Amino acid sequence: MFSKACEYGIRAAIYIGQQSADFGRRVGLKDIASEIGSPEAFTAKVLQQLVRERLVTSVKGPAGGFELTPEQLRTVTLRQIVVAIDGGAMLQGCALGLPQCSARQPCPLHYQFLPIRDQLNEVLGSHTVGELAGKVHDGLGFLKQLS
Amino acid sequence: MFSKACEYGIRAAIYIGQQSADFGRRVGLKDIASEIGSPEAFTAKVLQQLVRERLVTSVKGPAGGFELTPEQLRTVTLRQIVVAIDGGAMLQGCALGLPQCSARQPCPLHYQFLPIRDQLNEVLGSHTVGELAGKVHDGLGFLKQLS
DNA sequence: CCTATGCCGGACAAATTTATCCGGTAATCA
DNA sequence: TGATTACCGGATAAATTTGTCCGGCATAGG
Repeated sequence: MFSKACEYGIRAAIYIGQQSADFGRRVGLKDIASEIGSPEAFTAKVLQQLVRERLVTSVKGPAGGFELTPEQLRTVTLRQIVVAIDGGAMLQGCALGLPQCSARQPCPLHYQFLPIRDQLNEVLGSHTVGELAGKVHDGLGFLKQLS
Repeated sequence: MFSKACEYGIRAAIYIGQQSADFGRRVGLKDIASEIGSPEAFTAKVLQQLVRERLVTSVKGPAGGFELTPEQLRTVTLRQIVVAIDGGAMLQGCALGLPQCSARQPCPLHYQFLPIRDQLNEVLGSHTVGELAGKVHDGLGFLKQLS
């Protein structure tokens, strides 16, 4: 469905969001990677992408780390994260990979996939990172297995 | 969404199906690759997988090639093709890649993605290759751009 | 039986994705 | 100012996916 990079990016963003919202504290890379079960250096690359797109905030130096501002918690959607990392192909392109697929010249699956794609866009676009962080806070969502 | 291999596999299967259903004729690799716009040798690998799974039939020698039997046209679903090539991860696994994701321990997106995954399974499982080949025959679906 | 056709199968190569390493730089604090 | 912390960025490597090549094998037709 999503690339590994994107999976890590989403999980990291939600974890950062949860820590920002619940404790107002920044989290370091080591902490993030250990909490979401991802390779540290690779996660750093992914987070850099999100920082460049202003979807996550980073602060260098002692007591630094990653955080989500209140505005980011409120406005950044999952869709923005997915697009920043994986691009829009999965959210727009043809299911069979045809470059010219459209209503005028649809692939045999075109109309069958329209509602699926719509729903995917709806789900990704209508949930903010802050909202999902809330689920984790409430124990309604997990980012790694219970030990 | 799907891997390249899977895209080629689906397109090839539909094309083979259309030729089998409409003209009762086998099609060679060269023909298939040219008609669906895919690399020939790579398409061969993908088709071999489908033949091994008995989703497509192949015949060697002169006048040989690939075909879909009437039974295959009637019973082989898109879902079987996708599973044969890409495996079931996209149709079953967690959207965030968590190995332990389940109702007991859901990821923050678990319930949001359930309907999407259900619909995907529904669409893939309820359309046979023969049905989609019919669309192509009726001019309601295309496998490559008009020139 | 011989030959041509066309799929099968393994080895190989290129491209992309995933993952690691390390020096640089910014920020904090003494 | 010096030292420590922690993200940044480029280079590199491993793994997977995508793509190619070629000899082998089965089949049809003469």
